[in-house]
Formats: sequence, structure tokens, C-alpha cells
Amino acid sequence: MDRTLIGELNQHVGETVSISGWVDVRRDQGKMVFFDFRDRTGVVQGVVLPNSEAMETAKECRGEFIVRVGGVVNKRPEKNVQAGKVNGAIELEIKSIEVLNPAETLPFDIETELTLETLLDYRPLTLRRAREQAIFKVQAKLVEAYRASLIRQGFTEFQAPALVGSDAEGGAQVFKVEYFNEQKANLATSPQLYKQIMTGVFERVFTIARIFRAEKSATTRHISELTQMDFEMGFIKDEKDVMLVLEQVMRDVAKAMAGSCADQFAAVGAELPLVPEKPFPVLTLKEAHATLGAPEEPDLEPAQERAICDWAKQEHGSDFVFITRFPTKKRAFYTYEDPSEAPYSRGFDLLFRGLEINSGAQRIHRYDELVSRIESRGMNPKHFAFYLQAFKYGMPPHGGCSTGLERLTMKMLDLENVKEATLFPRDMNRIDVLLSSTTPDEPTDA
RNA sequence: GCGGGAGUAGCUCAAUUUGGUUAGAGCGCCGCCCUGUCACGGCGGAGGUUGCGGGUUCAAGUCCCGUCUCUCGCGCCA
Repeated sequence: MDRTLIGELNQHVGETVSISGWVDVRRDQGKMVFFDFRDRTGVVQGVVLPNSEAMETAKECRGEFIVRVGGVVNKRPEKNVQAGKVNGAIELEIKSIEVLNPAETLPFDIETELTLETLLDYRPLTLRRAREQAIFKVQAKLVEAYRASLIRQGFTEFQAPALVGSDAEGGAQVFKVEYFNEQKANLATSPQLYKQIMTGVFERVFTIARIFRAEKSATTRHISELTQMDFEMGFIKDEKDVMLVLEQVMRDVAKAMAGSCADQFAAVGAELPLVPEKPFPVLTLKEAHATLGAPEEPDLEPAQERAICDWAKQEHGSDFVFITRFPTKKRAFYTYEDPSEAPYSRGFDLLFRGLEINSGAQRIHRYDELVSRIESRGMNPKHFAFYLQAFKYGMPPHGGCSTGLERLTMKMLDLENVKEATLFPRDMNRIDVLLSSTTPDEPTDA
């Protein structure tokens, strides 16, 4: 018999069906055994009645067993209806159970609170929890919405390389890689330079790239491998054009969350993002410090980021707030500075619920200017020759920005640690070794 | 990198303040019972080198030193 999905069982009341999935919970009452079964579409209760042929197998089944279950979809008696619960009005009267694969007892309790360490040590299993499923469904939807919004706005997606030849940007700590012929290579810390090159090709581009940072940071918002959602666009007047596109992306993302992730937000206990009808509030760095009654500094401290976001929520009903006009010396070398605006540059950060989730700017587009900026930062333009070709041969005025996917997911769902928003987080002390249990003799798929 | 907090059963935590008999609980697991449960319930049971090493003491989970790990904040960053 064909498989019926659990989420569609309510359309098959009175029919004999076959479902396949996991044993979520078993409640053995002696003469009767109840189960909750789950598949990708939902959960349903099954009941093995006294004297059923399935009883012997039912007694053997435990949590996480993979089973194929045959039975009849029944309406529940009135007094047994579970209001508000998925499939709460039906149940499966079990006629047969086939164990497709047994399972050992899980080393943790599936639906109780776990420490971060346990959560990550048993990641292949903890990801099966309803909460974790909700988090990564939301993350998938964030990527989908980001991509859809930019495509709608005329952007072309491209794939950025993760292996790069030199530490072009400086600043961020890099992971070194042994390359062919004793050459040195690094893992990319950003797709930035390739993104600019591609702007010279397609005018409006974006990439969703894995990047790697070897910073020795132990915080709730740092990981060593992360996903950066970047776009870059040509023919802008100034950084405000970039901010407008980003704001539209964030509005589309928020709309997607409300439209298709309400259940997931409820499962995690998070609030949907607060998006103002008016444009997102914008403060210069100077104004931000003034608003907080703090002395002017070259950047916002984490506590100040949280305070400004509280202010934006109170005064503008917005979970989002832009900060602009950072000192040029605090920004990356390619950041544009108009002489009339010095020493401030045309960069911006987007704060969301107390955290910087995006950083962007208008970029330098003139070759000579870029070369002299590189030199003034103590770097050698020869090392950037590959990149600089794009600027020597016709590069439009342009700008772009970069969103950290894990941070966005974290704040979207009000999670306490970015690692909760990362499927397989890498940090100073954690990297899973998938092949550690295989001996050299043992062939692997890798 | 700097500064706090923590490490006790498979999981989540008590017991540490003020050192003192046999280190407890809930969940999970195993056994028995249970015909309407839905975190089912009841009875019973197994399960511990208190992260590791050293020290103080008649006596250390508890105090001291070292070390490893986790965690939070700062720096830095997305």
C-alpha cells in the first residue's frame, strides 16, 4: 500500500492506510498501547487495541524506531478529542507494525531543556527535536526569502570561492590551508572582493557564502564557520540606495516569517519581527551616542547596540535600526569616503533586536583612489592586482552589504547563543570529526 | 587574549554556604501491574572513581594548588 503522509491523514477518515515514520512516544497500558508517530508532515496518535495482531511488535517498539504502520483512520470519540492539537480529532487504529529499523535509547530526553554542550555533542539526534526542527525550518525560510527578494529586485546569484590565495582584507584572522606546489592559501573570510568583481559583470549580484574566521572569540555571537548573505549593486548615488534595497529585503523576510513560519515561532516561543510602516529609523553614529547620552566614540559597544534597539522599538515601533557615518578608519579599506564628509565614510550597520546583523557601505569605484587607499593602509596594491583589474576597466559606482545568517536566525527566534542557530557549529574547541571512528583500512564514501 | 561562573547518575539538577555516617531527586532505562492514554499512571530495581592530578585534614563532592572542558561578559567582529 502506498504511504500516506501523517499531515494528510485527516483527509482519509474511515480508510485503511499505511504510514511510515518515527516512533515519537510510546504509552504502554498493558492491554492497549498508544503511540505518537511522526514524519516530516506531523504527528499522529496510534492505538493498538487488545488482541490486535500488532501487539507483540508494539511491545518491542521504542522511541526513534523506524516503522511502517498499517491501520484505519478513525475519528476520536468526543471525550478523547485533543482540541488545538495537530490530528487531535483523529487517531490510527493500528492493525500492523513493521519495524524497518530499530533504535537504541537516546542518551538524552528528547523534549526537555538541554545544556548547550549536550545539544551540540549529540547534534545528529538533537536536531530531531521539535524546537530544533523549528529553528532550522525558519533558517531555511530566511535564506529562501532573502534570495527571492533580491531576484525580484533584479539581482543575479553567483557562487563565491571559499579557497583564496591571500589574506587580501587583513583584519580578520584567517585559516591557513596547504595548497598545491607548496603554495599558501586561506579560507575566505568574506566574498567581498569577488562580489565587487561580479558587480562589474552583472551590475546587481548576491551570494550566500560560507566563510571562515579564525578569531579566538568565545562569545554567544561568534562561530568560526558561518553563512554570509551578501549583495552588491552598481549605479548607486550613495549608501542610501543600498539601505533601501536591504530594507526591502528585510521587509520581505519579515513577511515570509509571518506568512509561513508562525508555527515555528510559536514552537520556539519567539515573537515575529516588528516592522514599522514608515521607513526604518536611521541614526548617525554621533546621533546614536547623543541619544544614549554617551560620549562620541568610533563605534557602538554591545551594550549600546542593545540600548539603541530598545530606543528604536519604543520610539519607532521597529526591531530594525540603521546606524550610519562611521569613521572611515574603522571600516574596511574599500569603503567610500566623500571628501566633503571626511573623516566619516558612507558605511552603515543594520541593528536588529540589539545586535549588528548587517554591515554595508558605498565602495570606492575609482582605480587610483582604491590603490592609494590600499597603500595608505600599509598594504601592497600588487597583492590586489587580480581584484584591481575590475576597477581599471570600468566599474560603476557601487555598494553593498552583508548579513550574517546565523545571527539573523538567532535574533529572529530570540535564541541565547548563535550556536543554537547553527546546524554544526565550529568554534575554538568544537569541530566534529566524522571519520574518527574509521580505521585506515576501512573504505569510506569520502 | 582578559575577567567572572560552572563541571555530581544516560539527561536536568540538589547536597558545597558552615568539611562529618551509606552522595539524593525528577525524567530516562529494566521488570511486574494497568482497556482511553496523550509528558499516561502504580509498584519494584539497576545505574556514581563527584572532569582529571596533587595537597591540607582524624575526615574532602565541599577547602587549597595545578590542569582540562563547558559557559557568560569584554575585546574583536557578522
